[in-house]
Amino acid sequence: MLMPITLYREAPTHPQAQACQACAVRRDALFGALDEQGLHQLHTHIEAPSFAADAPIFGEGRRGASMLTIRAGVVRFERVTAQGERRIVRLAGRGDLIGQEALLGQPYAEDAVAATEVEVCRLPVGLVDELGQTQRGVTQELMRRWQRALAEAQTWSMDITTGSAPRRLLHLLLRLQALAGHDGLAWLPRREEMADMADLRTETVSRWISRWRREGWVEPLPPRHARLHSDGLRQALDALDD
Amino acid sequence: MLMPITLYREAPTHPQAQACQACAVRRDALFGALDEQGLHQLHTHIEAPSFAADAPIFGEGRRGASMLTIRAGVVRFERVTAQGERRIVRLAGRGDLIGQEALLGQPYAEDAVAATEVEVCRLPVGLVDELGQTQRGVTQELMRRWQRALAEAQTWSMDITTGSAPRRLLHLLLRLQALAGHDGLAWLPRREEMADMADLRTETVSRWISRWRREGWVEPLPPRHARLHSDGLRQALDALDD
DNA sequence: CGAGCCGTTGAGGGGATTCAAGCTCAGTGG
DNA sequence: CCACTGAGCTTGAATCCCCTCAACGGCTCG
Repeated sequence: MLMPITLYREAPTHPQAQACQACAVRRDALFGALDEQGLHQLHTHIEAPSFAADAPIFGEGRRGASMLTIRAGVVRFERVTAQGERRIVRLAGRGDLIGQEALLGQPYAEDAVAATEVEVCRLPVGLVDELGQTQRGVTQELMRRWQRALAEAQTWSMDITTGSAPRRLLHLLLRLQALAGHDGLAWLPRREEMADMADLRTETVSRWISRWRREGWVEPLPPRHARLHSDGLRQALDALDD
Repeated sequence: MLMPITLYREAPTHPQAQACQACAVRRDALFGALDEQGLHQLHTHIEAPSFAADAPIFGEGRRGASMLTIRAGVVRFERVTAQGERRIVRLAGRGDLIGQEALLGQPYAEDAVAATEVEVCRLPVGLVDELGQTQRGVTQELMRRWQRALAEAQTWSMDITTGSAPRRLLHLLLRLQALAGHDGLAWLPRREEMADMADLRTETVSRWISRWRREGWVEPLPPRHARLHSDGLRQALDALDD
């Protein structure tokens, strides 16, 4: 379901430029670096599709012609081991740029799946290439995104996949809190999803989440959301002697 | 100990250009994208320092003025948890580009330490910036490096830090084999180092390595090296039912 | 030769997994 | 309206794998 964002239809001249200018995530997104003049180069139509939870956004090994800026929602990157087990290797949220491999003509390195309902902007490779030629800031910003993704991936392997079960899960919850919207309500994945992130079993995840629920640090608010008390969680993290 | 590579001293004109042109890792390295003309822009002196094993190459949080291409050896990236435990989050080898944060004016995201004896080329940020302006391929190659580092980091967290102990260690050994020079002799880290990579204890690492040594898949050749039989290791990996 | 680091091996304990049962809740159809 | 169903979550009991603690041997180096 590809749906141009509303503003596009109403704009009289340089329609996409105005759409992007009015975009809520513009200053967080790749084109935040574009000035007025740069925005006016945006004659190309930019699709703004949305995805239902658990819908695939792009698949590992496929060669794509666009990268995507996340406007809302959370995307999970997953791979499958030789033994058929799923591993979630990273999450991305609002303002993050995903599928950058496309810019290099490389196939996507892993599956990207909508973890929640997700809205994105699809940026054709040709457009980004072109802008990169004229607008110096775009290239710089692109590299900044890559670096952010790299740092995020390394933090993930340091915080979410190592140490004791409670340590991993507390770090995961704090990460989820950081991904929350401005209402402060965090997305709480299924137990199985969290298990595939932290390399644990669903039962183990359930035991710990239940415990923190009893202690008042996690208040599940179905569907799939929760109010997380970061202070308490951080406190629980400090109390661990790993 | 900063030591210009030998060729630099002997070259009559555009000395650095000729040094780089003759460089053994040139086609694997960042400047592999440079053509003859591009190389001749290299008037700047490029340092080619080397580091002893366990010597710090750059430190987390420090703001650097250069990135580095690895000419020989293995570099480990490490961080320390809030509880004071060391975690090794990635390895880099010959041809890899490290410290790219410097190009963005950002502080280094983690400690880079020479795992073996290491030789690098130090590339000043200003030089890379300048080349990026005129030589289109350099920017492209830079982004390719970033993507490679990202893929590597995610593979690391999927292969080396998750699953059972033997699974993690077998993946680690296969990775070490891939980092080996053309003599096929692999660097074999200390047990404690491997433990900090795979999030295990030194005793656990020792037990498994010893076992594979008895089975003939790992032949330690001190100091800190080994002949690894990839086929046998891969076979052992398939035999696991994780 | 003794000190210290590194690697190895054993014995015992603990935390995550495994297996299993029961629960909640939304959706469906009688 | 309510029984039925199935997916997801929770909890318990037993097992297993890795950790912890400990001792010892090989090696390098002062």
